[in-house]
Amino acid sequence: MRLSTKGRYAVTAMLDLAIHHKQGPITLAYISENQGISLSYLEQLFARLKKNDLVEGLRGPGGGYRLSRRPEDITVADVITAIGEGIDATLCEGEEDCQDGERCLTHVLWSRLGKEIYDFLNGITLASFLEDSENRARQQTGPYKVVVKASQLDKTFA
Amino acid sequence: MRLSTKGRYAVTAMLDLAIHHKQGPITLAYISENQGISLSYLEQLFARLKKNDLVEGLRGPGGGYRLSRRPEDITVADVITAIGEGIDATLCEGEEDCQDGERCLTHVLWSRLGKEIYDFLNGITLASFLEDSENRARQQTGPYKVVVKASQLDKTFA
DNA sequence: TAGTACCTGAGCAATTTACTGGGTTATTAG
DNA sequence: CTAATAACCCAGTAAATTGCTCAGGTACTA
Repeated sequence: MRLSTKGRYAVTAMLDLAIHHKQGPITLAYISENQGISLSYLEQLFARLKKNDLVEGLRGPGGGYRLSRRPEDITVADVITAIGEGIDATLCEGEEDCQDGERCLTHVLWSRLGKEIYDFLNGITLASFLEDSENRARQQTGPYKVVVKASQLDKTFA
Repeated sequence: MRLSTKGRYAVTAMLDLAIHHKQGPITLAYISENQGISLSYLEQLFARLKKNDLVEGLRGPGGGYRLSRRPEDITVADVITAIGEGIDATLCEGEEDCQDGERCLTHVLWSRLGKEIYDFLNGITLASFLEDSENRARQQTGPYKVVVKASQLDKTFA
C-alpha cells in the first residue's frame, strides 16, 4: 500500500467524476482547470485508471471521461492501486530469502499492516464518501466553507 | 498523510525495537543486518525518530537505540509522521485561493480522507499490533506457518 | 470537413529514495 | 587507561518518482 500526492490527485479527480456522474462525460480540461493539475499529467493518470477499468474515455466533441462503474462500486483503494501499479512488494519476496525467522517476522507484520490499510481504504467508496461529506456539511452551522459546498452538493444530487 | 517505502522501513524498524523492548538497547547494525537496510539509511531515519522523541540513543559498547516511550504509547501514525516531516498539506492552503467553490470541495474531501487514514493509523500502537500478531500466530498450527503466510501475503500485494 | 478531446510518447527539472564512504564523539568493557 | 564500540554527523550520488511541457496522432461529432 502506498499513498502519495499522486494518489491524491487521482482520488480527487475520481471524486470529481463521481460528483458529475449523472451529467455525462467530463473533460480532462475541466478537471485540469478545476483542480490546477496539468492536462498531460491528468492524461497520464487517466491512462492508468482506464487500463484498470475504472473509467472509460469518449472521444470527440461532447466526450470526456466517465466512471465505468457506479460510484458505489469504486473504492478509494481501487483508485490508489490503479495508479500505483508497482505496488510495493516486500523486499524479501520468496521463500528462499526467508530462512531468517526474524526477518520474516517484520515482513509479516508490515504485510498485515498494509493489508489493514488496504481494507480500510477498500471500505470507502466514492459514493459513500460523497454522501458522508454531504451529511457532515448539512450538520455544520459554522462559518466554514463546507456549508457552501453543501449547496453545491445539493445541486448536483437533488 | 503519506505512505511510502520509507515509512515502511521506519515502522518495521520500530516494530523490531518494540519486540526487543525489554532486552535493552538494540544496535542499528543489528537491524541493518536483520532487515537488509543499509546502516547509514537507518541512521538517517533514526535521526528523525530521535528528533521526534520516539527513540533515544545510547552510545558506546552495549549501546544502541531503544523506545523512549512504551510500545503501547507509540502509534504507527507517530512513526510515519516523524519520518515524513513535510506532511503533505493541501495544495490550496489558504482562504484566498479558495474562491472557487468546486476546487475547495475536492480539497475538503481529501483533507477528510487524509484525516480518516491518520486516525486509523493513530489507533494502532506498536504494542497492540505485536500483541495482535502474536495472537494470530498462536492460532496457527506452528511457527513455520507464519513464514508461509508471509509469501502469501506478499503475493496478494504484488 | 472542422474541431474537439482522447491518446501517445519523448523529454526534463526537481525532488525523493536508498545507499556509499568519509569522518567525530561519547561510552564502556577489558 | 585504552581500545573497541556504536551513536552521531555530513557530503556526495545513482536511481527512481513527481509533475510538467511540447509535439504530435486518432476517433468522434456537429
